Amino acid sequence: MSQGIDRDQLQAELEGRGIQATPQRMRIAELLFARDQHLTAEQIIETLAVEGKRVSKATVYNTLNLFAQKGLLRPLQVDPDRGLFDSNMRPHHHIHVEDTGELIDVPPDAVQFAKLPPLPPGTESVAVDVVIRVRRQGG
Amino acid sequence: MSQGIDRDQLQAELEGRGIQATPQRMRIAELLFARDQHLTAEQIIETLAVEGKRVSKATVYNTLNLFAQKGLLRPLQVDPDRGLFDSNMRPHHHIHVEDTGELIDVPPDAVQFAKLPPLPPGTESVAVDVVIRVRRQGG
DNA sequence: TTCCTTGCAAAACTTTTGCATTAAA
DNA sequence: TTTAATGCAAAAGTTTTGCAAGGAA
Repeated sequence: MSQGIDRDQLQAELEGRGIQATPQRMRIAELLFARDQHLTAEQIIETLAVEGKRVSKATVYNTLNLFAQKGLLRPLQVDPDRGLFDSNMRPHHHIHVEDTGELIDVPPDAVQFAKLPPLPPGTESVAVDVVIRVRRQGG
Repeated sequence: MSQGIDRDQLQAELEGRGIQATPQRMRIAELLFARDQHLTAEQIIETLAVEGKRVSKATVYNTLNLFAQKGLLRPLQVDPDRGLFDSNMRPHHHIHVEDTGELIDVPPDAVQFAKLPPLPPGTESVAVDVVIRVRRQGG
């Protein structure tokens, strides 16, 4: 009943990107990359605390920012109150259920474009993010 | 050289939505709806202050939230540090220039879908928001 | 008079920073 | 031994709230 994560592979992944695989960073990475998910910094701090793996707030934020900068995580701005980090770096989209705040992943091939606008001169596309905002019917 | 806004029409718009058209709210509305734009609360406070129309921080936030709730404004989460309010309620999309933070409007017909995913059962679509993230070439 | 709005200051939150301590290369 | 990471507390920044005073219905 392990979390289904290969520790050695994870460590190699971090080090391959020039990230020192400290115990704290490994704990955070194991939690994040157990599956595709969207987590807040606070959720990570609390989950680790419950598991008895205390990591300081500063280190969690430092680590999340570091992971994002190194291309392991994608910061999301959906919740107006706090930032989310998406552990799924493959291209994909989202459905946002406004009533509950729930954020559902949409596989990339479920959205196809017939037309996209020209980009501003001198710029190149990084990604096209689609958020389908929904609410409960008759809400 | 007026801002091209019809004060009476604006007042009618507010009152039609059950919003009391106080002087402060009118000042904020005139600024916001002069044209399609994305503004932060701080920008509004500062712009009004420069024009000699002081409105307290609390009132600006109250008013923006009220306008958003009444369907006059759309809150945007693009900048990780602060919220934006979009004075253009017509459906449209955005290009986000990551280097500069600039947010460019894209007319709705410039984006067309060949395919969209099924919605979760019991939900209805509110909007489909597309953000095209770009960066300066070779940045 | 009664309800709603405003303004100020303080509070609540999230995220960042300074700095001493500890661990890793 | 030199550099990098951690933890704590404090700071910084945005948004909200409590409450007294003022204005509108």
